[in-house]
Amino acid sequence: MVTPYRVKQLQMREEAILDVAHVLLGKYGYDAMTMDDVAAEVGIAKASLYKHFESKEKLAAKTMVRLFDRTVSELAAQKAPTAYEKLRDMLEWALRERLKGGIPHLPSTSSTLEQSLMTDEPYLASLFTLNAALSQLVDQAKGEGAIAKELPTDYIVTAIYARTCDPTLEYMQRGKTYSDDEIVRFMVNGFFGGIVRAQ
Amino acid sequence: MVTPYRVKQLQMREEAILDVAHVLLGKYGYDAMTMDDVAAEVGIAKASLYKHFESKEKLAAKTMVRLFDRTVSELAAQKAPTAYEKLRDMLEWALRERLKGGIPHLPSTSSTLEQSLMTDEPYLASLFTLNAALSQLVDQAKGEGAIAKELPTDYIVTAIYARTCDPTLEYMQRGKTYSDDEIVRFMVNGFFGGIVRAQ
DNA sequence: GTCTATAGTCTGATAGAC
DNA sequence: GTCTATCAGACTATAGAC
Repeated sequence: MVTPYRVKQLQMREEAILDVAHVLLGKYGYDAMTMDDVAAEVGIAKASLYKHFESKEKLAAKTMVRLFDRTVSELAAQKAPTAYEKLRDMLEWALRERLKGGIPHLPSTSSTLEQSLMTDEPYLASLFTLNAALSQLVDQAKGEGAIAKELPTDYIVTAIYARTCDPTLEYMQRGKTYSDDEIVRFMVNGFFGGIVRAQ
Repeated sequence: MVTPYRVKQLQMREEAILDVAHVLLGKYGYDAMTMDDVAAEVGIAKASLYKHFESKEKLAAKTMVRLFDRTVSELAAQKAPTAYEKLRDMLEWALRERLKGGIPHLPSTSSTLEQSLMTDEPYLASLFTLNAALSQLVDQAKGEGAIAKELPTDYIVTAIYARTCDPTLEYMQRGKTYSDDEIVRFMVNGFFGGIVRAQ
């Protein structure tokens, strides 16, 4: 018989580590985040950190996997009637997560991380699942006549990911001129409707 | 009488350093670019590098200043009749520069760099000039009725900058599925017209 | 060549589960 | 009381600014 207490403790600690990594990656980015930071913030020794994740890269990869899995769940939970509205709601959700300090969906801030992710199986699998779900929604929205067929689906999917690491978000937030709601509105409307004419 | 030869040599070397920094910053980003890389690529000793630029941050700042100044010149040279078309042409130019390996207009890939730039006077001055020119064009385009008045000018200006560091560009380019012309078209049309309906 | 930062390792002490 | 996980922190190795 196993001791579920120990196991549960370990799981909780792993969650805590991932929570901290999520915040710190969002705040500082991969390169500027140190493993000492993470350990200190969680309140554990660095050696314990390495009991859970064999490297900084694996920790970041796992954090991304959790984000992708959450995003897939979020997509599945969408109640909007059309694919177009689901996409809008999904982007709005992602932007609000980002405003709260979450990590972007693309590891665009670090080419070193990006390279190591490209060989991380769980990461690729999770990304693939999310990609499939998003591509399907975009194609559906095209079928509804809501989205321009001239733009390829893979371009649109990539562009949606890219919105979550769009520095416009931080610049607007830093400016303190606009509320979070306004920022999200500008970005969602700007992305779907463009900047030409009235919305 | 001064010795113009020596001076000219120095200026040429400084230009060469900035050219190399421009390419390497575009290729690897600030954090991943090393001063050893730069010195090696220019073909000079690292110590010589520090004769021209007292720090990596100053080198990056000067590279950005040169980019901003070039962008202002590019704006001034625009022949298009309307402000709206000038903005489109300017974005297209910036994206093509980026595709050729140039640096983005926002230092969004490195928060450490960003912080040091915020205290760099020449950088701020150059940025301010470019900002003023772009803001004026955007307001003009709003006056022409070409751009949605619902979106604040500072949001649009920031969003234009952000297009030049949009990772969508690299992802599309890496995919090899589309030509540079197609990628630029997707991004310019996507930005101005949005992704809704036909272009 | 020097110095700092940081990923990753190792050790001896300690606390708590059983 | 024993044992195992965890702790604090010293330590190594390396990279890179200067």
